[in-house]
Order: sequence, then C-alpha cells, then structure tokens
Amino acid sequence: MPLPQTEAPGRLQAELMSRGLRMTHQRRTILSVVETAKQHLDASQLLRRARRLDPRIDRVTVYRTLALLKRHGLVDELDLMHMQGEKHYYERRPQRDHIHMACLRCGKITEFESDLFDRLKGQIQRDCQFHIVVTRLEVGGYCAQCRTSAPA
Amino acid sequence: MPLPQTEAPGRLQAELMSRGLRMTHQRRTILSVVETAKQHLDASQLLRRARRLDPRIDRVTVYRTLALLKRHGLVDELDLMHMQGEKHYYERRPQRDHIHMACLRCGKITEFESDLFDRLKGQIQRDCQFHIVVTRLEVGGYCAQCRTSAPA
DNA sequence: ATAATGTTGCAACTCAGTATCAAGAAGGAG
DNA sequence: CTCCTTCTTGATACTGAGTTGCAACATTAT
Repeated sequence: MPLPQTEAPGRLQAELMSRGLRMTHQRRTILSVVETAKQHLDASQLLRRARRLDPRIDRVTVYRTLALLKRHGLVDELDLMHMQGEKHYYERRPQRDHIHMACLRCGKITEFESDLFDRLKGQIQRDCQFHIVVTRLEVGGYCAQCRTSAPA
Repeated sequence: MPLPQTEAPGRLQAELMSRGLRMTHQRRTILSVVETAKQHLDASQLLRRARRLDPRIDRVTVYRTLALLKRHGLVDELDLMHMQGEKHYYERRPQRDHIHMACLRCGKITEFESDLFDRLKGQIQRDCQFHIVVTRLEVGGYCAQCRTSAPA
C-alpha cells in the first residue's frame, strides 16, 4: 500500500511543458534529480547525480536549467548561511514557505513552518504595499543537540 | 542643534578594541567607511571608499576586516536576493533585526521592522530549541511604485 | 627601545557561475 | 515521415568574488 504522496513524480516536467517549453532529454534528467532529492543540493551535486543517469550532461546545462526553473518559480535558491563556500542550494518550491535553520556547529539544516511567518508576509504585503514574489528566511545558530553536548 | 544619534561614530572601533584586538590604521579606515555608509555596500565599493582615505589599502584587507566584523557579530552580511552578481553587502548590525525587501524591477532596497518578526524569532528559539545567532529575511517582489507604473 | 605577535600587501590561486558559438535536437508544417 | 525553423546543448574560454601563503611590516606589552 503506497504512502500518500504530496506530489506526483514528473510534476516539474508537466509544469514546464504546460508553459510551452521544450522538453529535452537533459532537462527531463535534471528535473527528475531535483524532484527526487531528499536534501538540498548544490549545482555540482546535481550535476553528479544527473550524470549518473546520463553522462553526457554538461554543468552549463545544469546552470541553465536551474535558471529556467527559478524564472518560472518552480525552485527556490538558498544560501543556507554560506556555511561552506558561496555556492547555492536548490529545492522545489513548496506549497507553503518555510524557514531554514542552519546549525553553525554541526551544519544540520532544519526546516520550520509557522503561522507567524505567514502572517508576517501578509503584513509586509499590506503595510509596505509590496507584492511578494519570493522570500528567504535563513537563521544561523545552534541546534538543540549542539547546545547541550560538549563543545567541539 | 544636532539630531539624536542612535550610535556615536567610532562605536565599531571601540567595540573591537574592548575585545583586545589590534587597531591598525587600515582597520580604522575601513571601520569608518562601514560606520558612515548610508547604503548597503559590497566589498569592492567598500575598498574604493577606503582607498580614498588611504590609497595603500588592499582588497584582501577589506575581506579580512569584514570577516573579523562578522565573527564578532558587528556587521551582517546580506545577499539582497543576488540581484546583480553573487556579491555580498554589509551593514552594521542594528539594535533590532529588520527585513530587507528588494524590488525585482527597480532594484530598490527597503527595510522593515516588525513585531511579528520579533515574535517569530522567539517562537523559533522556543519551539525548535534553537539558539539564534543571526537571521536574514530577504523578500523579493515589486514595490508600490513599480506595481502602479507602466511595465518596463 | 625591544621583542613577540598579529596584520598587511602582494601574487597566485580556487571556485561558482556566465558568455560565445558552432553543432545538434525538438516539434510543428506539409 | 521529412523538412525546416527555432531552441538547446556542449565545449571552451572567461569573469569576478573571495581565499591562501608568505615575507615584510606595524602594534602593543615590557
């Protein structure tokens, strides 16, 4: 008995095709990697995984496909507090925005949804007359484990 | 009659010296640029301004000084939604955290303080047992002017 | 003044991301 | 199915932000 799925696989592909974009073999491969990723991946991790499915994919194509997905609001770009280098991480845009918390000691990334965050966004739109397209709330600090365990 | 000042000039210098750090001529120059900046500056803008005061300052020293200030929690590093390139922007850490809104059309950066944001941070600390060191909430979208004026 | 230690400038480097352009693939018209 | 237009790709070279290693130098304590 299959678990309930929030989103069917191939959703990104369907989205792009419905917008009249060409569906190439490379794009299909990269989209499937993005869709099945369990963690936040950077461009080079994405490339490595895509190449396991099709070794002929170039890193330039990964960057171009990510730019395409960003432009269409289908993925979000994260910095995750630049814990290692300046690279970016990517995730499918969720139904509901969430907060990313990065532990400065162990590096763990935790996600958190909050009504207060939703209300804050509403306040920004109202009070500032600002039409929100994308938000990014990143928090750096120390997670529960690292607060209580011995210092490194 | 002088306007009330939130912070006296030289505050960053005093902070660093009180922490036992060496105060070199270059650091003093760079700190004064950071303190008197009216907008968010990136590293190369900071270098240019510092060089107007002392032409012998190297860009490496700017990066090192910024890293020092970050480590001591005296400046915050911003991405401002990476509107042009991947560079970072810097501002003195304010008394109270604020939100940065970036207009995707005109590029204007607006700052916004909010009780809801303060409460949200409190909720994160409590509910997630997460000790917050730094936060960054950036919002991309369209400002009031750009929403009402003719499309570009 | 002197010595110990931290800081600087220089040059070379790393690494993420971008531009160019000829060759190749997608998809519609016939 | 084939041809044609248009878009996409891969290879290569490039850009630009930020870092590293090291000898020379400046700061602070003594």
